[in-house]
Amino acid sequence: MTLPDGALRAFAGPVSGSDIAAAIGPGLAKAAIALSVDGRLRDLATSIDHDAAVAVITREMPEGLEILRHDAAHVMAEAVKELYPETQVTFGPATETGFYYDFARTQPFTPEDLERIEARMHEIVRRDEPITREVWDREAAIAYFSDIGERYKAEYIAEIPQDEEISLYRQGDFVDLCIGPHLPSTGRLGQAFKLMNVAGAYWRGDPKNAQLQRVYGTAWAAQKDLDEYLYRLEEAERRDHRRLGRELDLFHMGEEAVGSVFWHPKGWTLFRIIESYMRRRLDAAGYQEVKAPQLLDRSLWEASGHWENFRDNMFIAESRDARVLAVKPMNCPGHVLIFRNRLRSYRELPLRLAEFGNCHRNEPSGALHGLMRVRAFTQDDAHIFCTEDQVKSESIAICRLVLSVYRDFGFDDVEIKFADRPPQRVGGDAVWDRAERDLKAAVEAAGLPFTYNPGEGAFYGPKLEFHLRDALGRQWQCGTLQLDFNMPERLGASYVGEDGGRHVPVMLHRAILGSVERFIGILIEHYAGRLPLWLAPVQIVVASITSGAAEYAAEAARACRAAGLRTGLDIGNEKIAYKVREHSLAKTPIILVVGRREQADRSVALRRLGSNDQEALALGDAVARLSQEAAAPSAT
RNA sequence: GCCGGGUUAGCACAGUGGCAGUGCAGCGGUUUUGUAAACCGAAGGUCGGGGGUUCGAAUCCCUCACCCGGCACCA
Repeated sequence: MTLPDGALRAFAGPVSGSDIAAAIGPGLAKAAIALSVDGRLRDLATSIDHDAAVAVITREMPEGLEILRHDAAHVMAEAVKELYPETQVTFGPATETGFYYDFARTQPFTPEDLERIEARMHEIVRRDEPITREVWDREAAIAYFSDIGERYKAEYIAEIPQDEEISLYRQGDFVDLCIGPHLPSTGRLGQAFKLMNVAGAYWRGDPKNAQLQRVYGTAWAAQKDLDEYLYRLEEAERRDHRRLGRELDLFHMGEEAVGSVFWHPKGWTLFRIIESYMRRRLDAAGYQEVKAPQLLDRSLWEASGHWENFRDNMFIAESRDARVLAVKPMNCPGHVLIFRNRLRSYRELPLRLAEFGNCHRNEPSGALHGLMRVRAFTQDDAHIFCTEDQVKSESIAICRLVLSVYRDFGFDDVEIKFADRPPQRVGGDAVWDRAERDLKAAVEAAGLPFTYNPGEGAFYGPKLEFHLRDALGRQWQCGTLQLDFNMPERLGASYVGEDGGRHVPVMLHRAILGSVERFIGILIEHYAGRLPLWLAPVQIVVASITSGAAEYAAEAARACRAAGLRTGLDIGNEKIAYKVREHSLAKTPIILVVGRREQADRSVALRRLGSNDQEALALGDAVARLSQEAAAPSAT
């Protein structure tokens, strides 16, 4: 046997994983839960009768944790079958943080049921039932599961390819079809798991099938990992942008406009700061801003392909003269119309048209989620009309701009995915081949690593997706770059080339923030509401200690405002401790406290959010320093 | 859209068939305060909408809307 460190170990005859672990050391024998044989995961009890590269898997290893979680799903299924024998089991895999199992049962599981199931799971772990693998004859397995009323299992076994083994795992009285591997016994699972919630899920993910009840759980190698995970969940809840949006008085959403945002003064201030930052970056990058109509005639959407491919998501309206119009779900057709409004020369290319486009998409009600998924949003959209030769340099410039913008907002960890042709699309395969080739060449030329996201391209072209990672480690798709050989032609865009002939331009669709609304949601959660100074809607509050200092406080606030700082004034008759608390909870980055002392020597006591210290400095110095600090990044 | 759970004052929540409550915020007053909650007072409700059962409904039933968690969707 070859061990991971390259060491060789010889055994007289066939050995099991337990034998190998025991041969290496008693500590490992105890920690072992499974085995990797020539790169494939096996049960510890598997007998190996040939030379192989083996590695002992422990519960702390990623592979081990996955096995443990998969076992938690089986233990849950066993508990459910014991408590509710009429329930049918279906699938129960491990997830990123735990596991789930889909059950078929007429009666819904209640939170109380979940408590009972969890208690029974702990009991099954204490029973420490051996988990054993059995290979069954296909027909016998189908007959067995049919007999005990497990129709989903029987259906599934019948579809397993003929050349594959039908392996079953037995623990106590519970037998489940499973590829494995599994722990040697239920006791090895440990008690660091918890059932989280129950939700509906379609059998095999298809809405046409029956809806099952999916019970989610989380499981970890050790109790402290579970505690940490539960703490992370609480932290995510504290950072929830819907909650912070209300607490910080940024926006609200209501029944009167489901899926749309009512921006309050502070939230809209943030929106405008972001917008003007982007305008500055776009101006510097050679874009020209435009504004296209909200409502556009049906014939345009038919020509663009939206009517055929995107109709379900579009809001339709009618004019008095009975023309059918659609509220724009995308900005591209409008920009093409601006492009082709007059004859264009190759000398104008690349022509970069940008718009903060207000788009409406009729999302299914169940998809809506705060600012993250709305029906009305603002895209920081742009379309670049260029020649095929210019695709590469334009794409590189876009990638650089995207990454630079993300850095300015505090996101350094960005992943790029390449999404190729989707099943439903316009344009022939030859065109798609060319588009995919060019886009890939461009991202490669930009020197950026990427992974694949097959079948996820736009209906008119392949795309690059920019996914950024926030402070909690969650990924969000924001930016996108799409290469489109189809729409310019469909909408009749052309330019006069060097040769005097007409040519169809290539179009690059790109967004950086994606939806400004959603990006704000991500920012709020990333910073837990404590926005950096340049983004904070209220940057400073000047708070007086006594009414005697109110005059001077007002003067200090005026000085800040004159320097362009967004400044509030609090001369109420509360104690200073109360004011500090109020403005700290409101996540104001800077509090300038002024009392008699400060008034006397024209100074301020500067207190930063998150710090308990104050710094005394002259009013003029404070204003100078803060206005420098508050400057937006990349303001060259 | 589907499954499940919710909706009580601006916010957080209690109230399971018999007089709608608590805390915070807001409002009025007192207090003039030195870095994360001073004190007193008065007010605030179509218990999500509609329908039903009942002598009586926030409470039980039906229905619609919206919200939450997933699923599906995210072009």
